[in-house]
Amino acid sequence: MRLRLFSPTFFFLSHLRLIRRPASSRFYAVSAFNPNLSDSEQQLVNHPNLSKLNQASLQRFLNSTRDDPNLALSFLEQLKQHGVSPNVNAYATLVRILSTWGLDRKLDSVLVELVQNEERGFTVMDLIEVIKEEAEEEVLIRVSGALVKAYVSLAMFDEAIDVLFQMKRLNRVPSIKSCNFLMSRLIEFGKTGMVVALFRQLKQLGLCPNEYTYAIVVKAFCRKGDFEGAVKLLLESPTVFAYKTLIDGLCANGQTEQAVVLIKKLIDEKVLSGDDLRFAFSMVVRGFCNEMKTEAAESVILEMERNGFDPDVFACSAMIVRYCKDMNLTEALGFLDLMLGKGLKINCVIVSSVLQCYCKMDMCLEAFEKFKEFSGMNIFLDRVCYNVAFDALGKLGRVEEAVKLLQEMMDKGMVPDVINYTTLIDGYCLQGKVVDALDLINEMSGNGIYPDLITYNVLVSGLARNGYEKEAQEIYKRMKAEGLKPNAVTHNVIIEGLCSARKVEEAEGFLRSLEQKCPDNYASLVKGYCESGLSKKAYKQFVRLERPLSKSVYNKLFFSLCMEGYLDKALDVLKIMWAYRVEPGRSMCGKMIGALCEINNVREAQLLFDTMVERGLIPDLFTYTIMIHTYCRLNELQKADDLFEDMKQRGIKPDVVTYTVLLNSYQKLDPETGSVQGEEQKKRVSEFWRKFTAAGIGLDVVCYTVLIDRQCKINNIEKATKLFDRMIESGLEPDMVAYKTLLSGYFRRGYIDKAVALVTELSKKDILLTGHFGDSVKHAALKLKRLQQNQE
DNA sequence: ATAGGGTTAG
Repeated sequence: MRLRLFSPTFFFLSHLRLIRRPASSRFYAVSAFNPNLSDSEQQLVNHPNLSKLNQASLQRFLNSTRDDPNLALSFLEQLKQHGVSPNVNAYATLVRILSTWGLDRKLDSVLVELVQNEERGFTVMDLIEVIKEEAEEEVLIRVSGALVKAYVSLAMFDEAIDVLFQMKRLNRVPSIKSCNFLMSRLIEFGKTGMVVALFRQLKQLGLCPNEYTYAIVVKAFCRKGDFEGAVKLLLESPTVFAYKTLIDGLCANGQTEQAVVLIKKLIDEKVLSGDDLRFAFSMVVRGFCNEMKTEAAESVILEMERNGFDPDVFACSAMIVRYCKDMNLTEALGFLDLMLGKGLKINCVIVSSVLQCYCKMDMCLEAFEKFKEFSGMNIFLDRVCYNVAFDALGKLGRVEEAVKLLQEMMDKGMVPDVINYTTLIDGYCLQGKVVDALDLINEMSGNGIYPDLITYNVLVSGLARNGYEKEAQEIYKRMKAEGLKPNAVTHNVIIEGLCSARKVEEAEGFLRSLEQKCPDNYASLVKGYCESGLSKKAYKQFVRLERPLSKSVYNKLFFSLCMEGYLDKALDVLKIMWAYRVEPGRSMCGKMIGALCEINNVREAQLLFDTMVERGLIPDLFTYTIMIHTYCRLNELQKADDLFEDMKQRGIKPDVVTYTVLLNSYQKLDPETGSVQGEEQKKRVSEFWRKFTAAGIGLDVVCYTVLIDRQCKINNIEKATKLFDRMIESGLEPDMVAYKTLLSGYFRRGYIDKAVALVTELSKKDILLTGHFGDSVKHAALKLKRLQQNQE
């Protein structure tokens, strides 16, 4: 093949080479014409058998490519493909070419490969030596820096540090940039001690740390928790940059309070202002948020505003994420509005946090609605946001829509990950559509995304819960075959799942078959027994369990026992919890008190109530009201009164129910005579009524009914009628009890025409006269007829 | 600069 030097193609190529090209990925065929080679060499290069190329020719060829780094690279590539290991000189030439062309990224990758290749037949230092002898000073510095970088990116820190010292041996000063890079990565790997040690040796190396160096080392000190060291170092070179790093370090290491003190000082000294100050404030907000000091974070926001800064995206994001984690949706949404009002950009992290908050608060429908709202707001929603939407839809039993949403997500160019698939699989399982769940497993694998431990846990749980025992076992085997190690969750979900599918024996068998059992598995069996309505059996097993136990076991067992009517055992569970210092929580005690009250065991209820108070667990409004109600029912008015005062003193505001319960018992008639009690009672009733109205609580139907009943009983039918009308005027819809109360008042006192009117009114209403309600009205109408007939 | 998603946790 002869060279046609002036052929149009060649001209074009050589012309191109005059232009400094950025590193491109374009592959250059080695067979490109090269004017610097002899014919035989050119042929050698073109010939597939590159191994015949001797080092001298190779070197000559490489030298000839100095104007075309891409050609040099692809030549090297082809050599390697043909099993030829270029020697140190070849590498030196290549590296020099790349370096002078400023192709740093390519240089980096060549060196990474070189460092990884153990068959290279020369040391990395040999390469440095050759470059030192043959290349410009600048190239040497550049290459050594790149070498440090290469080692660092492979986490070979000792080797990287060695390069630095070798440079010193060669009387060269390595670039500060590569040192900074090395130290940054050391921090990422948690090797903060090495950073500090290295920094101390920098001067020995003849290096002059720049402000980045200081910042990095300050960061290292912070990571170590050595804030004193950080401050000491910072004072050597107190730049704003370093201060910002220190503030960041303090905030990221649980020392936000200290950061605040520092910031105040820096404001006074006029070191921090403008954007730097805003940055510092945002850091502090985030710090407090991470430390779960929400109020402190709020006050920093106010402080920011006092300093003339509107809270920015970072501060707002941190607040929203915090509030979402606290499940304080109101405040989270408040900040969201604030951001929207100020035109700050809402990002997908905020969106996913808010959506997730809705889900966690059992408001999946709202979560999905919000998702759609955000979708229409020109905010980029990533797969995390989509995932929360999948989850919400799945929990709403609308997994098909979730799958459609997955398609929408993919249409937008997003690639679903294992979590997306797992969420959808869970959605299918929740609806018992295990076949679809299994299909999805295949589909994801087909897309190169493989189920992980959690995916299998979800699947195996779904299979077990839906009674597919064999299939669950099969998947269990399959995951093990795929090298995934089932964990306690895997076993627990199978045990609990099988139980809730009423396959209790299978669950017991599975537990028995496990080689490695843990106490947790037995706890799951207890929960499983509860699930299948065997709370007595659960209790028996529970007593034998090792402690401590997770709260969920107590919870489940307790509520099952309550539901199945084993109150004594439920109470035992509660007492055991206390004995093991597991906080039963307000709702649990409340439930127990409610259950005891229901069977009129107010003594035991009171004991529990007192224990709650003793343990600092203040009973809620409901519990107080239940207790008061019970005392009223049992005619222990003094006790009811005492509790009423007690709750008010604790700042728990009685509601309309509490007042009604008490009012009802205050105005009770004399149980002996069935008539109105004395003046004293009248006084007490009106006194109580005064308190009631003073509390500014709106009356409800039940309360009106109680009042109407009272008026009927004391023969004040006019007032009863007025109350009834007022109830309707105030927008309340009387229920069956209200009608019945007034009607029976009319009957008893012989107000037949009023009764007729009321029944007529009632019949005009489009209320279906069925069930209890209908019966009683029909009963009233019949009675009415009879009465009218009698009168005639 | 930064934060967020999937299995038991009722």
